[in-house]
Amino acid sequence: MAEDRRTYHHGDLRAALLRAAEEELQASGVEAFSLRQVARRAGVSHAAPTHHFGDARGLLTALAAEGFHRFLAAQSLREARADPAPAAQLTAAGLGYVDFAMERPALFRLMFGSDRPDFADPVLNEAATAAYRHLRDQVAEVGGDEVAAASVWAMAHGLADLLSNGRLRAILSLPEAARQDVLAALLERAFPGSG
Amino acid sequence: MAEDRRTYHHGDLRAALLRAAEEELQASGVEAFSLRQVARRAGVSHAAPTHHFGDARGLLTALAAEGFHRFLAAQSLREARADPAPAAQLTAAGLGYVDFAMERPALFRLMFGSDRPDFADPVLNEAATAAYRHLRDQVAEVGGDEVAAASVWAMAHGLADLLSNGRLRAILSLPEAARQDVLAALLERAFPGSG
DNA sequence: AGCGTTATCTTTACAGCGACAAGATTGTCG
DNA sequence: CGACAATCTTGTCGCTGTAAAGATAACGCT
Repeated sequence: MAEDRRTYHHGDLRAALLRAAEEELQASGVEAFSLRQVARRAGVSHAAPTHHFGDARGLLTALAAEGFHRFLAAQSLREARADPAPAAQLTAAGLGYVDFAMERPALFRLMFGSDRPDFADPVLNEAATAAYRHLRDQVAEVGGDEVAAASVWAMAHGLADLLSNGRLRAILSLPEAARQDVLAALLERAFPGSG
Repeated sequence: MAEDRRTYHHGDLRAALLRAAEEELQASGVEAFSLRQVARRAGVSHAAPTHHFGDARGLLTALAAEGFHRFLAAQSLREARADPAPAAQLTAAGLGYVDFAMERPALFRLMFGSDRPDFADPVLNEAATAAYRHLRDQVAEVGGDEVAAASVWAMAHGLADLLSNGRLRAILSLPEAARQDVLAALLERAFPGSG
């Protein structure tokens, strides 16, 4: 972790801090996240992050924004492997939503269950909004309005949040293939026109 | 807040601390929750909570357990006012789930989105399990299995979590009556046999 | 009633935290 | 080459949670 460094100036401390911050987040969770620990991980003094991110909130804000990009990437990955039909694409996106939450539970919680990032920050706001736009556009493709988008979002989010917290044992205990099928079926219940 | 007290012994400090802790939770959120602040609120020294709750985690654990009781109460309140048919009762419980999250967002987050309570604690575990049993029994009444329970839970939880975080503007901007109708309709999408 | 024991609460102390200010070092641009 | 700005370090402050030791009150037993 603690990158060795011979020069007084780091060179690319901003990126190194983001990496260290994600490690720290994964290791300690949002609630025990420590800025000084991040600095230690990056092999730098405790006050070094100030110039790059202002304060701890600034760092967590940047991290959350990056999280939303990866969030969309996780959905894209699923979409690329799925049938191009709009409904199948929407299902894929939902599965990507769940993938992300289970693979990066701490980051997911930072993005959806924390007050520490500054969601009014333009960069973070844009990243979060882009994620919502993606969902809304996909729902529109299958003929749904904003309320339909809320339906799909709620189901995907509920599954993701509960699963990443280790609840929903009935689903977690399923073998991998069966789990995918069940998740897809549950997600599709929330689609417009399946009520 | 700071209860006046003439005696050295408080008399009912445990209950007073729980009250103060909930105020503090509501005011500051889980992430900025401070044990010393709770003690100040209760008009007592910062180390007084130790004997009653051990540490901060102990206090938050007790608070979360109490939260699960109120959580069930919020659902019961809705159920009592609803049609006694099993499906209507399940819908009512879902609406109570959402009511609770919106009325007590910080407590909701403590219960479902925090690592600070000790969920292995017998008291908290029993309270949380009771809430799950209630859901599972209601789902059984309408002919659903454990996977169906996961479906209903995920939808209710997704709506509750997103709404309590101020997302889902499409639903939040609806007038009260319309919002209730939409929420009921969305919840029922997740019921067994409506796919 | 009186005395010892225990429960409850306060005081004091310590390490870790985030934020700030001041100083040290380095890169940049005139 | 020299001044300036950017970057990083050191030191300090008030806050936090936890632990230990002391003060006070309630309880139980004789």
